[in-house]
Amino acid sequence: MANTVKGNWMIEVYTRSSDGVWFGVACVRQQIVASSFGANQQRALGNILGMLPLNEPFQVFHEPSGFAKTVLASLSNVYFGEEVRGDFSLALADLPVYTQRVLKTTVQIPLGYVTTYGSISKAIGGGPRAVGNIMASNHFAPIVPCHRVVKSNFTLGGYGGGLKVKVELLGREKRGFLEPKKIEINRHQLTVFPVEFVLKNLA
DNA sequence: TGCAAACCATAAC
DNA sequence: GTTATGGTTTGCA
Repeated sequence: MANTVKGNWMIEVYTRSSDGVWFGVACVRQQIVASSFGANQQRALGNILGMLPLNEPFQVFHEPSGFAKTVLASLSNVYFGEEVRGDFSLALADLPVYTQRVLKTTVQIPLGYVTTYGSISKAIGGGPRAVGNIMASNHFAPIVPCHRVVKSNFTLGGYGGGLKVKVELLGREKRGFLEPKKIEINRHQLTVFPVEFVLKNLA
């Protein structure tokens, strides 16, 4: 029960802008319930509120708490193509088990690399479309880097925030890697590919 | 290239 | 329970 969101805990919502982009986070007791970003405060906030579970009380705060401040800073870091500092606990416990597996796998895609819907499904079971569906309803963008998941032919696939944004995010994550590599995901291996594989066939 | 069929966890009825 | 829905993939003309 320690991980569940449901209960008597108020969900706290915070927003903050950084270099012209607004970021938002909803959290409960140092756990992230949802995160998002948008061109203005209204969008960022709207995204967040739309993801909150119905019938759960929440409150929007003007000044970020210490924890929220850290999370918001990290969201901004990811957005602008930098490494995330520290890891945050996501409120996954109430989500379907397979959804949890997909999200936990996705967070492990390293900066500078992408993987495919099919690669993820091969690594953890299930099918590519199911993975795509879960990405489409990712409540933790961009901290769960669903923008690093693309189609098997290295075209973009989709993105909740719009494909333009997906390209921008990936464009900032170029690190000059040349070869695919395999990363260990609890007992299974996930193949990841340099983000350049995607960027080069956009022109 | 383009199209059709197989695929698979979820959400919605 | 059952059906509908994709941010897919693969095979084949």
